[in-house]
Amino acid sequence: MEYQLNFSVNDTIYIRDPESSELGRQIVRKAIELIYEVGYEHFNFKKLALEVGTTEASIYRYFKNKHLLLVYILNWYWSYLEFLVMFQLKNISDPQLKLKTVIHLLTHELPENTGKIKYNISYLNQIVITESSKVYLVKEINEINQAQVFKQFKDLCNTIADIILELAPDYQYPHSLSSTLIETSHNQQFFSAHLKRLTDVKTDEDSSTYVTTYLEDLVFRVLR
Amino acid sequence: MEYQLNFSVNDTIYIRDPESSELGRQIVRKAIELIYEVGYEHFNFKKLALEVGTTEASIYRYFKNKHLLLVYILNWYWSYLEFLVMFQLKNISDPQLKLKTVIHLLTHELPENTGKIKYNISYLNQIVITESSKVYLVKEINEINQAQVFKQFKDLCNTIADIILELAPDYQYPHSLSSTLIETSHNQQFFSAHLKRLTDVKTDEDSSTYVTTYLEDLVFRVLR
DNA sequence: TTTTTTATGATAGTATTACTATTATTTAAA
DNA sequence: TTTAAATAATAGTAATACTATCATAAAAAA
Repeated sequence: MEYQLNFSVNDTIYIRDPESSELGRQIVRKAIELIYEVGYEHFNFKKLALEVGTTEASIYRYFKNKHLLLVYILNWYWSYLEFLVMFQLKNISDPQLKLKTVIHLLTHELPENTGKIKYNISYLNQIVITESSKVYLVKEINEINQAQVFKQFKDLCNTIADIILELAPDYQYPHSLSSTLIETSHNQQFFSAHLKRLTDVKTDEDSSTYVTTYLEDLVFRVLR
Repeated sequence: MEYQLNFSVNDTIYIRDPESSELGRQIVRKAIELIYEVGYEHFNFKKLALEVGTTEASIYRYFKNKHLLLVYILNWYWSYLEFLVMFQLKNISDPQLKLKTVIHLLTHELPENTGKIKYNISYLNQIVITESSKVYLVKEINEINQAQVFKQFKDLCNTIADIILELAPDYQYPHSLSSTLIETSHNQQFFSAHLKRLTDVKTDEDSSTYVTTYLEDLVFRVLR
């Protein structure tokens, strides 16, 4: 039995489904490399076309703009992360262990469970840390939210909120704690790598390990 | 006795000190209005010049680019916030009450203590919530950090970390908890206004009040 | 197999953005 | 009252974010 790794991404996000052609897949794959290398602000379709060996016009046939391409990439990531959460949790009954597993996934590079992962997970991880908030911190938030662009993220948030409630059925803020965990996992990873003084990471300490222990400590203090 | 409300902002941030002329002050004042209205991405020096009644070239004599103008605005905000924290805390000895005061400041529009505040505090507040992470989530983070661009933010983070340690001297992550509080205050305010399902805010509940109670609950569970 | 559709490539072009440079004019300081 | 500094006015460049057109290649339908 094989796991379905074509995590569906809402159609309002793309013009032509990039999964439907080799060019489409190359666009997404190279976009991940390029955004990782130059950052979202310096990333554009001209550079991407050069990398892919196609033209700007062809890329515009798949995505309306670079913002929606980033949304597409992040949604793929959130889908895959939720798949991994579901997969790793299915034989765990202890909600405390469930939460630890989730925190580990949130703070480490995602494992490539099968040979089927098309994208560079390590790059994706950095993109999620550095660029993910840029998809929602925009003036057009209400319009793009209506287009169900954040479904994957909300689904993941709900999944984690359910685990929180399993552990602490009376806790009043399961969704806020869940979204706080996700967002804090990103900004603490970013801070402990680039702005160490905003954290308590030791000079030689590994960033992922630090954030894992901080978040575990936080969550279990909150829910004890 | 008067309070010094010219919070100093590092010189590497501007070319000419905007506080040194009426044009400079207008540039900052109108920039705040414009960023509030159109959002950082749609904000540019051409539109700003039109609002101020000057030319693009003149604005470029004050700020190298819009990113550094945003940095300037945010640093003013962080300085003012730290001033308010210090001011409101000076007669409080109970660390628990101190922390509550800080959380209230983080989650509400800042008060205009004196008639001296030059900028629209309500707009500034929204800018901080929506745009502040964009100043550090950039590829150039390490270079701009060396230019001490984040001093004000780090100072505030340290101040809050000290209060955390007063309340819980053995807590291992005072700086991380402090930066988590600041960042979470922004994203939970944003989420409870625009992506409610990522929080547990009630339909008719006030966003600021909700985030205050959530963060107080969180912090005192962590530090009890 | 031929026709038709669809996808891509090649090329060009426009509007906007993010600047830089130059010169004239106004304002303030010496 | 001369000189210096700040600003306005104008122009221009390179890059970005697209849109449009047409030719060609590949795939699907007839």
